[in-house]
Amino acid sequence: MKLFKPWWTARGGLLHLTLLLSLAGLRVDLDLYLLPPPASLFRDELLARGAYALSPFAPSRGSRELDPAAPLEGQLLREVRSLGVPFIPRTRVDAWLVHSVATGDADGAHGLLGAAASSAVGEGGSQVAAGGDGDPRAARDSPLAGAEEKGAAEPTTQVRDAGGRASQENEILREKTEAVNPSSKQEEKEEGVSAHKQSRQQSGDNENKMADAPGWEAEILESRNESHLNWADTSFSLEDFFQLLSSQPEHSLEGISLEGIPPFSGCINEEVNSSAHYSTNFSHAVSHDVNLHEAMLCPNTFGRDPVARTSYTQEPPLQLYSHTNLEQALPAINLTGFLTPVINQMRNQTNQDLMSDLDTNIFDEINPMSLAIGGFSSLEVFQPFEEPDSELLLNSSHDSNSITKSNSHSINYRDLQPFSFHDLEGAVGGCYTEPHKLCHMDLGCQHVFHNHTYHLQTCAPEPTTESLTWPGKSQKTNREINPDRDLSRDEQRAKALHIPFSVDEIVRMPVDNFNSMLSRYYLTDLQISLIRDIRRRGKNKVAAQNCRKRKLDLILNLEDDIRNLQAKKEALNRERGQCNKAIDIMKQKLHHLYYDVFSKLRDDQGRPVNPNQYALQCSHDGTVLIVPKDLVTSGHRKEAQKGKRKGERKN
DNA sequence: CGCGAGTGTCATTCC
DNA sequence: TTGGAATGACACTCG
Repeated sequence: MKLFKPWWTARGGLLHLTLLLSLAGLRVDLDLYLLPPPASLFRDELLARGAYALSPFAPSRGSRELDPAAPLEGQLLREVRSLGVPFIPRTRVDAWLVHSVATGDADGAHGLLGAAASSAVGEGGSQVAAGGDGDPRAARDSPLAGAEEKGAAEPTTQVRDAGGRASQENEILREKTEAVNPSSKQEEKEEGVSAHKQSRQQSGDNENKMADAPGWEAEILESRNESHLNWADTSFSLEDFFQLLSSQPEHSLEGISLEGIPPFSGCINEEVNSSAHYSTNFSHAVSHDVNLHEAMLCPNTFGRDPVARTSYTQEPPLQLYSHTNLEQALPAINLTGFLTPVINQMRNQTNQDLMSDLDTNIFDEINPMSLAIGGFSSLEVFQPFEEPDSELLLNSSHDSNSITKSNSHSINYRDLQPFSFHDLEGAVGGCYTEPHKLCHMDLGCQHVFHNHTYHLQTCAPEPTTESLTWPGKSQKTNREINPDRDLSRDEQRAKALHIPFSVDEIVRMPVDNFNSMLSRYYLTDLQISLIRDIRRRGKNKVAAQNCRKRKLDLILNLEDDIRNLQAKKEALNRERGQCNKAIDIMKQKLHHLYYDVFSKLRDDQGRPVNPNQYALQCSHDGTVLIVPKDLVTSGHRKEAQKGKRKGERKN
């Protein structure tokens, strides 16, 4: 297997890798589409057009996987896997095989999916196979491309061979898969296995032989002028493809013309599209020997590598259709995380210089794209696709050698929260929250890249159902079991059920946005119930905190009041003491004045008046009379008696 | 080990 | 009717 010039495009959250492969003497245009799900918008469309879900985690809502036991599908699956499609077995990417068979007609509608394929492919890939004018902007205007701008499209794997029994082939495959007859299925299975063995043996031989044919690539170019098997007008089914795969002689490409295959287009600069540049660039493509894996791991270093760089100085830089708008640009895609397993797998499988032609421009694109994600390290961004949790949750049909485990990093989980409910009833397949989708909510985009409380510890085991049991008395046990101590219980539950929103978001979101959010995503009843519980508990938690704060404030205020009243009481007591002292002083003064007055009084005979026998009495007109005390006391008694009588009369 | 403060949660009431 | 605030009660954690 030879890998020719690959290139990346990225647009509207869609990551598109176009590979030109030669496989067992056949040219295969392989378009890999990676998207951050939710891909729900296009799942139905793809389903309606017969696309196959390659992802083992996506067999929901009517989609189905390719049946490895079915001869054609199994073979197809194995072949695609053998091509190094890394995300099929291990990740939650909702990988789709749009098994289009390119007719090569110039109108861009071709393949098993017909026009759907071309539209689903969007830019770049469809044009490569279609022999279009090479203008990527044309494909960008396709229906799906337009929808991709909205941020929802299917990660699509498209394998093209030549020919055009598209929908027919599709129907055949579908019927075979959906056949209920176990015996016939078993026969198909056996046939498929044997056929596969044959094809693998043959293709392996072919690969080895191709490796021994250094001038082989040039023959591709030369064969452009031959038309024994013209991509443009040859009907070529998928079965034909695999038949060829298992039977093509070593130099079968002599019989294959590349005529009708458009020049590399889409993301390559316009000048490349000219026929003159076509062969030149193609030659360049096959002559490069680039270790993509290392380059991916150290893109900057690679970019400075003069040896590697010189090969590409003639190449126009690849055009990256990345949007500067963060709402649309690659929210959850990491080229490094994605490509690393690709390279590893290709290395493992071929031991050839499969990656002999990889443009450094790829890496030039990757970094800005990773940067465009806005603070995510590239490895972090893709981490959810391979997080350990998924392995626990998913009944993996993993190929043991399919993927090299990528580095584990703690990630900002919120924006990349896996949306795969494969492990739940009514699972909807691998989906990822679209940050830009969230941006459409009133929350605003500022929430998207916030740091949130999902501190994933990659070695942390997935919360089991035990940890999903309600807290209460098992709380302590859960804490001991679960090393994810940073996560609250609700966060752990949300993580376990792959709730695509953060707890904080769920709690703080206005009720209208909350309801619209629930209706906008495919959520199971369990998830909705959990989300509502999380919201209720979160609200109540805040309410309890406020309540306690108020209570505390109330207590503090009461304590202040007590202190103030005590201080006021003390002040009043002091004031009363001062008043009593003043009264005593006044009494003393009055006493002294009284005796002073009597000492100066004389009776008719000139003798001093005895104050013990007489008293001073003030009349109403202000005159002062000297009255004997007996009269004063009797007068007081009479007045008192009068007062008593008056009171008795009133009663 | 007991205690108290702090916290989360549930049930209930009220708006 | 629904969402949510308020709050008492209970259980749990932690120092």
